[in-house]
Amino acid sequence: MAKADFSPIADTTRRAEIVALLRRAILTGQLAPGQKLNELRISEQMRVSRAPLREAMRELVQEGILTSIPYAGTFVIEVTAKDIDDAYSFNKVMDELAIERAWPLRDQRFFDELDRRHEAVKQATRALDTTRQIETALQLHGLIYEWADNSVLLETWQRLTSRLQMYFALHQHARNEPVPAEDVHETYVRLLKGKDMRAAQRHAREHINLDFEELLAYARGLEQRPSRGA
Amino acid sequence: MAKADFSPIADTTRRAEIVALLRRAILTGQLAPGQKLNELRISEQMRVSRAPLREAMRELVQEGILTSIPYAGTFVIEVTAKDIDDAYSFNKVMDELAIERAWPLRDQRFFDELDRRHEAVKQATRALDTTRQIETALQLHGLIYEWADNSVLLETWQRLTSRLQMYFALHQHARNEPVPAEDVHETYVRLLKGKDMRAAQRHAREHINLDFEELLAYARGLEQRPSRGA
DNA sequence: TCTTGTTAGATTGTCGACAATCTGCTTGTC
DNA sequence: GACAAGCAGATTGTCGACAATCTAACAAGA
Repeated sequence: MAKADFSPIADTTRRAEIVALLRRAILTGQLAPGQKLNELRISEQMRVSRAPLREAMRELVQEGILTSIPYAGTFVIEVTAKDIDDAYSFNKVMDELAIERAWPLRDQRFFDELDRRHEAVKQATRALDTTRQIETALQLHGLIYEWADNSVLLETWQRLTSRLQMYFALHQHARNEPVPAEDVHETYVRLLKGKDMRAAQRHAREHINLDFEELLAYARGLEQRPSRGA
Repeated sequence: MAKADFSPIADTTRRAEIVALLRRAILTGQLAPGQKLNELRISEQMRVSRAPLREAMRELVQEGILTSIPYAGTFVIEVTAKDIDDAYSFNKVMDELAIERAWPLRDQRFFDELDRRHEAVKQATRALDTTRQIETALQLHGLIYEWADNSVLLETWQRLTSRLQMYFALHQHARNEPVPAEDVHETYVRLLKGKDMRAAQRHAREHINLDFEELLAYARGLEQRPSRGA
């Protein structure tokens, strides 16, 4: 018998599609932090009733990128410098754990997938697609979590990813600068292929460090002159 | 002007109450792992329409104690030995981080709260209320997370807590043994009050270790003869 | 006997309408 | 002019009914 190996059927509920649409809108900055989500307006735009929309919003609230106040509304989360700092220090520890756990499990499939994702980042960079660049970079980074063989660790990373993507997108959006041409992930990939685990951990920490420092500086600047959301 | 210091108004939506009810039912084992939640039946029992019930379920799905399959139903998550093991090793690392961050922030209020929660555990133990004992023990343990001053860390702990409570409740429920009389938290509290951070971290790890080992043994036993959920 | 097609029942997903609540403005009073 | 009460509009929360989908039982054919 031939091995079929089908992938799961796509979620065919409106709710799932709404979740995807909303998440994308938030993570790309189409919906600004603090902005209120008007249920009636959105449901009309999407040609959907409020029921599945509200369920979708409830999911995103639990996912941590929306916040809800009864009888007042649902809003995109505000981003403070402390939020970013908290995510940063938490991520550092998680990364060490993920690398430690994934390390002995690295195999050819791991290296292939690593190259594939690295290539995706480079492609997005060449295409000057900043949104996709952030997305692919996070996916590259997420590989060690997928390989660490720990469901809780992976789940936590995925939750954090949403917010990280939002933070970086905000940053990019604000600076509106062209994407750096040099490949900042070259060393990271090389170390993950190497034999020195501690070195990989150290680099992951320091590499993250740089990205976050910029983010933090940006966020701190924002808090001097707080702007109203939409 | 007198300092008011009011606590937040209770959530007055049905949805919030349904979430609380369902969560409690799951965490105390009233709803067994794998069991399906029939929307019509539950909504009739609670005298509520399906809309807020479904929204509540969506939240609990994101919280990780329910799982949903489109057009098939929503189920209480199954508990495998690996799930417990994953939670365990993740918790170890998180604990070290929490203690490290909370350590320099300990003050009189911290110590008071520590004693208060410790007292709550002892009281539940005396009352032979196993459910409450698990709950209070987790709250005692959660203090370091609340004090660590990191929103992401705290949030992650709270998410994990739900599942931990479920695991331990299942265990207790299965053994149906009287609660241990000796106070296993005495040392933990004493070390958190002391001056040796590494010792506190070490104890936290080893103390957790014992509880988890039992849990794991139980879960592994379960997997030899898997039982259908209701 | 095994497989395939059909059908009835139950359950989930979605919709449109109504009720409860909030917000801002107007009005009246001092 | 300041302030409280009350009203109108908009928005969220909830409800009951309908549509889409799944499951299991049954029948028909090879």
